[in-house]
Amino acid sequence: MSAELGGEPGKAGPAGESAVDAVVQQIRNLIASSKLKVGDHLPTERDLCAQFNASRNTVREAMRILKAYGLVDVRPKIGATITDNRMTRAFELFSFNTMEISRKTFSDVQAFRSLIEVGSADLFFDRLRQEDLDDLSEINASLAENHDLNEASEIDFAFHVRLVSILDNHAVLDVYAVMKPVILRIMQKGKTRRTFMTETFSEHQDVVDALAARDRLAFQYRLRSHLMIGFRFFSEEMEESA
Amino acid sequence: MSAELGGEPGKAGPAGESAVDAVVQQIRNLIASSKLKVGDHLPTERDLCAQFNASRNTVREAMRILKAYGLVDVRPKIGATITDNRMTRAFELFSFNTMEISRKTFSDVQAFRSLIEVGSADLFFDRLRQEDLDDLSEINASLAENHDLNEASEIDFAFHVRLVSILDNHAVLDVYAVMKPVILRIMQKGKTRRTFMTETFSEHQDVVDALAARDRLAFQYRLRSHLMIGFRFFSEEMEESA
DNA sequence: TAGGACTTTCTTGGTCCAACAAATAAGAAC
DNA sequence: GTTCTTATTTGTTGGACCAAGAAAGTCCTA
Repeated sequence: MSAELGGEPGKAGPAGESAVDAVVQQIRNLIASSKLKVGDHLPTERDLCAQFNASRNTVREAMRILKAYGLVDVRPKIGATITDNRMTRAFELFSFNTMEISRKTFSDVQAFRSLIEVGSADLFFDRLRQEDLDDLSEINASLAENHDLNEASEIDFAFHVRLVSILDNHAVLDVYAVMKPVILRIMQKGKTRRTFMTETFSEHQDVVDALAARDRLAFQYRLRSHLMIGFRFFSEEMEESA
Repeated sequence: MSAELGGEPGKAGPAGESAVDAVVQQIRNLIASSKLKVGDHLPTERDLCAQFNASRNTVREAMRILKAYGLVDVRPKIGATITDNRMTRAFELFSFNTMEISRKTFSDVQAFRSLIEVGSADLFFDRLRQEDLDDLSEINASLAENHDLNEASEIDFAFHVRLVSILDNHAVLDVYAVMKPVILRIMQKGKTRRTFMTETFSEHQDVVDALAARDRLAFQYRLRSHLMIGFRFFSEEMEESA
């Protein structure tokens, strides 16, 4: 039953594919061919070992990949069950905030926010109420006070969340929640405490004024400018090769 | 979910964090504190074992997670290098088309599309040009011809891509490209060739007509209905298995 | 006897260890 | 400069043990 030590791999798949990748593929096939649905159970790790003739560590690494992709949910003693959290995972990719914000990430995220915030202008004016304006002004007023960078960016973020909350769309708020870490980093880039207290505060106030005046063009122009103003802090970076 | 990814999930998860999650977090901290950039090398697996007091398997499983998220690229003998392939990984996420589309994925994806397509109505009318209408009509006309399911869904998808292309936002087009495999599956769910030729064609035509008439309310209502009409094909799913 | 509470056993994922294979960068030998 | 050797590092394997929880068995009481 055990693999032949030092022997020919034999049934190994196409050259160049790792054993872990092969197991991932085989589990995918298993899911597809067995027509497993969300909530169904996968065989135990040890069963999969026997079924795919792989060691348990290999199966476990494959399972980690599937788990990272949001396709299975594995709990001790319970085993692996099929799930489908791909959409959540996709957004979480942008919440992974270990390294310096890259120019590309800045561009992607801000373009997306621009789509939401600037692109929904007409919805804003449809739903806008006085209390929205009051809240925005109050939050922004706090920005003018003396905070450290982290606090200031949190307030900046809260301002934008309050803004999009006018849209009353939970999906949007969810997206903002998962992207919060990246957005915070973007907000801090190139700024000081004073920048928040002066420039950012002023830009926000201009946006609120445009909202209050129901001046859609001004609202869109000012908000778009506000979102893109940090672009100057990101220098071109070389394309690394694999 | 994603105990290893969420920075501060805030959820009442089990107090005990797994060793693998801990190592993932420590590697993240290492990247952040060392200010590692794309292309830089991580310490070897064995170094990380010593550094974090973890076994090699634990470190390897942690590395698999980081690799799955497109944050590191590890090659034999070379070691792990920092990368940023999050977009690519997102694409692979949605290429995992092994299982039946779940109700949750349908709901997530269509709600998101609704946000983009319905929520940007006012931008559509701002930018709309005659050639946009002509292209949309032409694409939709093709849908009325006799195609197989795959071809029909491709045309359906092309229609919506052409629609959002009016927004002239590359980020949105990128998102649609990434989600294409899932969107195609959603479009095919519960449909036949004839459904595409009749119902889908008709719904599209109604949307185009509303665009041409610059009737924003009709545009939003019809488009939203069109996106959500497939919902009836997804039944509630239960949690446990047989 | 029936039924519930307690105990034991077994299953299963989580972690660790030790070894070897394979790939390849780096140095040695020519 | 080319080729060979060596050393290092990831890839894979099999085995071991633990902790948590489910399942099964046991025992006590009404």
